[in-house]
Amino acid sequence: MAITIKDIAKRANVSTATVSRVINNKSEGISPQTREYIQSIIKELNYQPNALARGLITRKTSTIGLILPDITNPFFPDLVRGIEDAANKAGYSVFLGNSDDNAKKEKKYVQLMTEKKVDGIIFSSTAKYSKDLYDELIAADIPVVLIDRGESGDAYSGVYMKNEEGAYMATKHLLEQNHTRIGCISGPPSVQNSQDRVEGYKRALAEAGISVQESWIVSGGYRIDGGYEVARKMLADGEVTAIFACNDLMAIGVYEAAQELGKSIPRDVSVVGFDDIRLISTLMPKLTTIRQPAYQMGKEAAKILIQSIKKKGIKQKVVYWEPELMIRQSTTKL
Amino acid sequence: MAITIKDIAKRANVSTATVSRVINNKSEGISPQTREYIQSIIKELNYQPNALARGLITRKTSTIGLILPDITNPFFPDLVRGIEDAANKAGYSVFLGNSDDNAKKEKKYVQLMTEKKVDGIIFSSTAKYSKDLYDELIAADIPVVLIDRGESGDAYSGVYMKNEEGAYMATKHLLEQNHTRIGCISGPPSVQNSQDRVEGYKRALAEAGISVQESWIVSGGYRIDGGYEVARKMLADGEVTAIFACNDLMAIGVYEAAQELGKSIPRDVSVVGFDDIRLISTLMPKLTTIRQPAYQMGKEAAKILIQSIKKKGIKQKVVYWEPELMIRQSTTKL
DNA sequence: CTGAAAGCGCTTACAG
DNA sequence: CTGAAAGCGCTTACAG
Repeated sequence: MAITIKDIAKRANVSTATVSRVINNKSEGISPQTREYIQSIIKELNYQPNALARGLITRKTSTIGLILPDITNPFFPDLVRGIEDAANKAGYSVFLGNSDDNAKKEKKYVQLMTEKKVDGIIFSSTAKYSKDLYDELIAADIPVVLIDRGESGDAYSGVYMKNEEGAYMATKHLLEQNHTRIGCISGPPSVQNSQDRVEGYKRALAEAGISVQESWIVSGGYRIDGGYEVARKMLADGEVTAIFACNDLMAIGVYEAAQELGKSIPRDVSVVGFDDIRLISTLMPKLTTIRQPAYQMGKEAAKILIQSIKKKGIKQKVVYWEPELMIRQSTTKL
Repeated sequence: MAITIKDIAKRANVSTATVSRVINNKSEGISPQTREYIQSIIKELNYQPNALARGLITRKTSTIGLILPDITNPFFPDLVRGIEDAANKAGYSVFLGNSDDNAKKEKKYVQLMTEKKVDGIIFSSTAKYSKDLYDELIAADIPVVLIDRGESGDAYSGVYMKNEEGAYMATKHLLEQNHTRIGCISGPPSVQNSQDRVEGYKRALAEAGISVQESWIVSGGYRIDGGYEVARKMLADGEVTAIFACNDLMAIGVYEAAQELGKSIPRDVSVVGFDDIRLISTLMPKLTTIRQPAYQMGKEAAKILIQSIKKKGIKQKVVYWEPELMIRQSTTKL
């Protein structure tokens, strides 16, 4: 058996209450001698408090949950790292759950984490029905912060990218290079951030007085092969001189399609991506893209969550991150 | 307040013991009617057991810890996903910790997880001193399984790649293409799997009757820029016609150096990597590499851990995974 | 400055 | 088949 507070108390000839006080640095009302004495025997016996017992009584576990679609999507590792670093620094542990944007899995994780009494949850979900989960959590007094994907508006705390703005910048960059026939490979139609990116694309075109061709906006599902499929058609048609891919993964697909069709980037097609994920630097020519500071966003989300855990009843906080256009080699003047 | 087993008991006019029994599907010794009745009111009140209280008494939390160097290293997300999937399927949650291969952080995570009473830990560490942590854990009756990196031999359960074998295959492939002057960019000298890979490289050369030049073995620290630095020198010297990079990240660095020096892959240099990480497919020409099935390895590690959690006292189990040579476009006959 | 006691929400022998 | 009671390892008023 592990050694407990009772063992310490017995050994030190004090009550468990006193031991508990020194462990928690409570009320100065404790003589320096006993404090030191108890501390010495805590060290001697290498005592480690049982977090379950403590959590049961304090109703705080210093644990947070993180539910995201898929850690394997290269956008997420940096996000997770940011969350983990900030959480750990503040003394919190994090539970990880991959939902695959699947309602059942999300629900299961929420339940699991709730039973394990997490102090709060960071949620990245695209699903419409997830709203019920957020509400449930909040009703149970478990703070939630949404990240990257989620409900627009400020009903919930959240950390997002200015997706519309980023897409606008990407498209405008293309327009400034004299492109007018610009394809847009969007993400899954149901995903909010994809819709926002499409909006930004449209706004840039509209501003430039170019009428939007709905046939130039096609979903590639945020996946490499989706981007590839869509790009193959767009490029074969030759309708378009530039492509804005709503994420980098799909931009990779565009590169593959271009290579297959013997088209050169940027000479034959200019392409802009979105995310600036790690290892995108291996693409040649280097991809011009919209940078999303995943690590920072994760860090911020964790901070907000921990704040609202500590000061109960804090009202929600929403942060929108500024996109940044990283001009590299995949675009050129027409 | 959340609703408790007491509330259920009161409402159902039974004792908490009975409620507990139906929750845990215990001893058939319970009448179908009461069981059903209690279940109905559990559902009605949407009762969720408190895992802290349960864990406190059962000494099982259905939680495992995962400590790895850095989720941001592209080798790990798949590993994590494999672990998470297997764990979740078996009803376990996972705590994530990034150690940066740093002794203090590792120790901190072990302590945190121990206090939170994880049932077991999956550990990926390169550090020599981590051995003490494993022993501590095992002494505290917390099963450990090492993954990818760790103590060689079978003192601990572990899931590893046959690193020596993989490197041997990579090098042999190069030899079969008539290369004899083959550079080796190794990982950090202290990392076991890097040492093993270097051994495999040496064995292949020895077998081919080629004397090993120690000056051709240089560490790139498993990082892109490290691979780049080393490759720049190797390629500038022109001493070498092929490079075996001990991981894909460093192979990326080789590509960058080659491009900068105006050398063509594979015409001027052949290169083989190790890992077959995601997105390596974006490298052009496509990288020939040794495939490491990260997802499967993670899954296996979780299964082994859960097994040893369930059947206490099971003796350790060590699994070595077979490497696979993925021949693509970065190597050619001399 | 310190202790006795109650209680957090469960499970599990032990009775009956 | 079911209940009373003890106990897991802590913390926290309440006394003194």
